[in-house]
Amino acid sequence: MATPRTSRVDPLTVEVVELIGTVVARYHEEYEREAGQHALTGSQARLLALLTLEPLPMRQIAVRLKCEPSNVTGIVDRLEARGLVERRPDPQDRRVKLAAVTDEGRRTARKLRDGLSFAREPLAELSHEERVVLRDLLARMLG
Amino acid sequence: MATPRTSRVDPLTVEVVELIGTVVARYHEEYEREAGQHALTGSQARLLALLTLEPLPMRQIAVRLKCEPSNVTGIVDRLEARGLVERRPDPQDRRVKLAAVTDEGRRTARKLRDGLSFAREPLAELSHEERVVLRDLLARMLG
DNA sequence: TATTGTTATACTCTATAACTATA
DNA sequence: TATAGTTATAGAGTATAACAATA
Repeated sequence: MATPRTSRVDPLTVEVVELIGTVVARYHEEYEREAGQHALTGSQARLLALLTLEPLPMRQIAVRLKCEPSNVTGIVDRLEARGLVERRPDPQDRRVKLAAVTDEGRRTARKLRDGLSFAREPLAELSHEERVVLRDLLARMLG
Repeated sequence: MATPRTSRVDPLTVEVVELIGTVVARYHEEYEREAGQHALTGSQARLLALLTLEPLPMRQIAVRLKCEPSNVTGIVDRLEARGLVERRPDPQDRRVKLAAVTDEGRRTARKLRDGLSFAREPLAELSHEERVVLRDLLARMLG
């Protein structure tokens, strides 16, 4: 007993896991850095990107961001103070407030997304066929 | 002009980028959740894992964690208060303090690592040959 | 009664600047 | 004087609990 875990997992799997960890770390660093370029925190940038797709009730935002609804109030407050997001009433239910990006917010979101070079450049190293293989492998990994 | 970005990037690349984003999100969620299982924050768990490899000066920790040295004081304080980490003097330089995991900290780090099922289970879906392909593709992506 | 969003509170992480003790 | 670690401070994210407005 007391066998070290690494001896129970084959070296190839360990190597792949570490590579995935590196991808995750690099992706996150770049996202935080790019958000910072626009004076946004990571949470603010994620919410802005989310609202680019469609306006959402505060409650739904909490679900998507996987945080408590009380936190959403502050994040939307700060984005709203900068004119990137606005609160709208929901005609269907007067309890609900919809958060929606403004034109300015949409421009900021687009600039931010275009700045994320990691998402594009490393893939440029791979041929079309290799991307197909990578896509299929990742899709199977994610179930 | 004003061409939407998505029309400048081929759909396959977009798909792969989104898959990577999903991997990143799932990896992070699991890490935070597993850290929480042991009443640790993500930063505390990352530092604990880092110190499992070797004791480090506070200054070096800041570099590895990519944060300011002043933040390290608090994170080490909290881990030390729980007996997972200890500060040791550096015989070479009396200004330096080395942070090192305790036996208890090592046990916690091991349990935490073993709880990270995402890193193993999805790969179980792939054959040995497929893992070789995935490893090579990721390695080329990361340069 | 139940739900939506908010407020109040407390803790952690974060960066900046100033401080101390060594070098 | 330069460096290592800390302290002080302030802003932001997080969870919990309690609250007002609406359903």
